[in-house]
Amino acid sequence: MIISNCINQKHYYKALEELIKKVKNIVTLSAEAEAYLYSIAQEISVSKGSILIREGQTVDKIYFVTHGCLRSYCTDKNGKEHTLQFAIKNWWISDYIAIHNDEAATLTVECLKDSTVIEFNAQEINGILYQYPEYEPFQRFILERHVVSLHKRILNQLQLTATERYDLFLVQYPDIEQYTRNYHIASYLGITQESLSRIRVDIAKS
Amino acid sequence: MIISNCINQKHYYKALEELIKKVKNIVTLSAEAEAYLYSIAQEISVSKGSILIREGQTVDKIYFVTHGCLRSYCTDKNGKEHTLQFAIKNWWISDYIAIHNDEAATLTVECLKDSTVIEFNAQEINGILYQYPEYEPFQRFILERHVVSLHKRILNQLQLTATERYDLFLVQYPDIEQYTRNYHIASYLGITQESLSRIRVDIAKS
DNA sequence: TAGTTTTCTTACCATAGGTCATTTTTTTCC
DNA sequence: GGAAAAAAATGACCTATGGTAAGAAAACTA
Repeated sequence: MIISNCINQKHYYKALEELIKKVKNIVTLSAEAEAYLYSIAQEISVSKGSILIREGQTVDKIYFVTHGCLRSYCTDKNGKEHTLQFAIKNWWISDYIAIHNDEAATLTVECLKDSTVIEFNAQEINGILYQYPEYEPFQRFILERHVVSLHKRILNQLQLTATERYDLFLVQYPDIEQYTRNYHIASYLGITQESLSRIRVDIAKS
Repeated sequence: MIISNCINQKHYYKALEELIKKVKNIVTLSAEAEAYLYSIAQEISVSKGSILIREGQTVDKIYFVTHGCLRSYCTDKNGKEHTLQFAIKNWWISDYIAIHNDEAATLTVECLKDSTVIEFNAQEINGILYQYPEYEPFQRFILERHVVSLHKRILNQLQLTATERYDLFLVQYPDIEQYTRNYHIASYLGITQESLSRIRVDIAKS
């Protein structure tokens, strides 16, 4: 494993090192497995507005956000966007529907502010799972956590009003409003940006 | 492994055998791992109306439905129920939020028609993953599929009208209306039973 | 099978949130 | 720094869905 002196590379090394530390909190990693992880990971600086995954195209990348903020969304038949996920530091993001079903992307993954992500190839992630099964429990942990957060999101959507969902959103993503447009948040909450604007007025009043 | 002559047990053996066949479609299972699976699985006949997991109580069971229909739901502060999941043949159901976070159940799992399920203890499932890591890819497959179905559900909730969601529901669960009350379906779709009733009238008209 | 309970339907009115058009504010970028 | 573009706020009006209540139908259960 060669660590160059280039600043970008150093940064990469550090971000990935942190991720590997997280992996090691969950599983015991052999030196080979760790080296493999280093070999397949690639740090990327992504500037605001970049599209990492585009609807309709082939997907084979999974991103781990080390800094910044991305979001995934789909576009409906009327051209309206619906945000599935915001990914901030330490979150994974991709189009899992497309990857799991081996289909073209139905989601777009967009960068909301200049960010740094670690890019993995989905097949290479499968490769580590295949070659170094000791990695499996980490992947399982990530997936379980993801399922739990999706369950909570669905339950919130079913039982809370738009205002309650927004309040909760602010708690869950305290700093995100700096990076997002109102319509990003509205489309995550399942309301229009006009409604969100009115909700904010009501909150300010009280 | 002893197979008794008791009808119930025979039935159990067959249902579990089918599940193990599914496992083997994904992973190669050693004889020991298979035996362990047999040893921790327990077939249960559940009659309509039974509660398998109750809100507020400790959860350590995960159920695989081999026949029948269950649902999981939470109850909000106004006493209104919100259905998180219907589980029909070949689906897993539990309170994953509680299990993952090691908390008391926030969900109730209820049996909607006389059913047969294979009951697993969450710790014993962890046991098989720990002792027989060859089982991991199966668990991962289940989790990935679950994530994908939750992503789709959220996107549907964000972009479809109540009528469209109901139409889709009928496609996804074609026979379920035999087992469920209208308010079960309504609370899954995020509408009131009265609204669902009106939607059905509209559909019948057209 | 009759009686009881639960569920479903329907009519009426209420309301959260949507739509559209316009103005104001903020951001972008030369 | 200032013009142009994008986003946010606002207001008037609209619609999908909710709430309530009562009667009809269906499902239990004794």
